Amino acid sequence: MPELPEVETIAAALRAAIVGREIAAARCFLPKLLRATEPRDLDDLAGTRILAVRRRGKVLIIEAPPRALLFHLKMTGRFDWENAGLPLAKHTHFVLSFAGSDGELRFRDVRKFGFLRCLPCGAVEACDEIRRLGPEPLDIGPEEFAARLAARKGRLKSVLLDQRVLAGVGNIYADEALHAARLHPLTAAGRLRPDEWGRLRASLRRILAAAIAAGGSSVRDYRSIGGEIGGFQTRHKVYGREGKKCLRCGERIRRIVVGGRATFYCPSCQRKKR
DNA sequence: GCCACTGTTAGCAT
DNA sequence: CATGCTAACAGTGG
Repeated sequence: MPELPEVETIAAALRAAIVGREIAAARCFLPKLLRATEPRDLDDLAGTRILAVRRRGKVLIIEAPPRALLFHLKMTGRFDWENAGLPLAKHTHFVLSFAGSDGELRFRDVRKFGFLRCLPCGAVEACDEIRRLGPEPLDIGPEEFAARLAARKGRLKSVLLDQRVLAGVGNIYADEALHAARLHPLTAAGRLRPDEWGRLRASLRRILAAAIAAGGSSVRDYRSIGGEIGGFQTRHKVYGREGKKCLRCGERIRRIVVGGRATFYCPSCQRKKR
């Protein structure tokens, strides 16, 4: 599932593959995938050159001035760099081909929850998908981190998953960060002490950075470009480890549901605050 | 075969 | 407003 480290990994791979190339054509086979974008808007991309590929939260941004392409992979979206002569894999919904290149970029999404949007480069920061995102967890300072999260009423797990509070944290890294910081997922966000906010921020940063360095976590569907799997799934301490021993204290990892999401934690290391 | 489960976000309900 | 629940969809595993 692409969260921040996975989207960052994909952005890096994409950067190497397409920056500097001139777009020959952009074709979409599933109009439902297009958000605030008319199929004919894609015609404007032909003849433009890829200037940059970047990430904001879990959103991937491809800049080809004067237009930009935004992608959200949701759970099962993925990219492949394929020879243009090969048949399209099942569930391929979008293709970007390039001038003077046998390779093309293909987007597929089994569950069709993902979306893409084509808009002017200058409108990216102000568009709905980007504007309502909170700060990047790797950029935010300690004071703002504590202030933003403490202002929330809900449970720590739900607060970490709220993209308006922090951008890019998903189910896996929320659980891993809470375990590293020894905080119970159901703890009310308003009840943490300053040192606990410090622990949580430090844990989250360390885990996200390590996951990026490892190329993300391939738990189920996530692959980087060309099917490459990540390496961080072998270092998960709680996610997906229900019933197994906590690697810190030996207690059995528990699975509960928080806000409709599977949540893994160690009942011994992560005590609930009243 | 059937059903529960998977994870993200929009949209609706509370 | 804030917080919580669920539909959107398709495939996998029990």
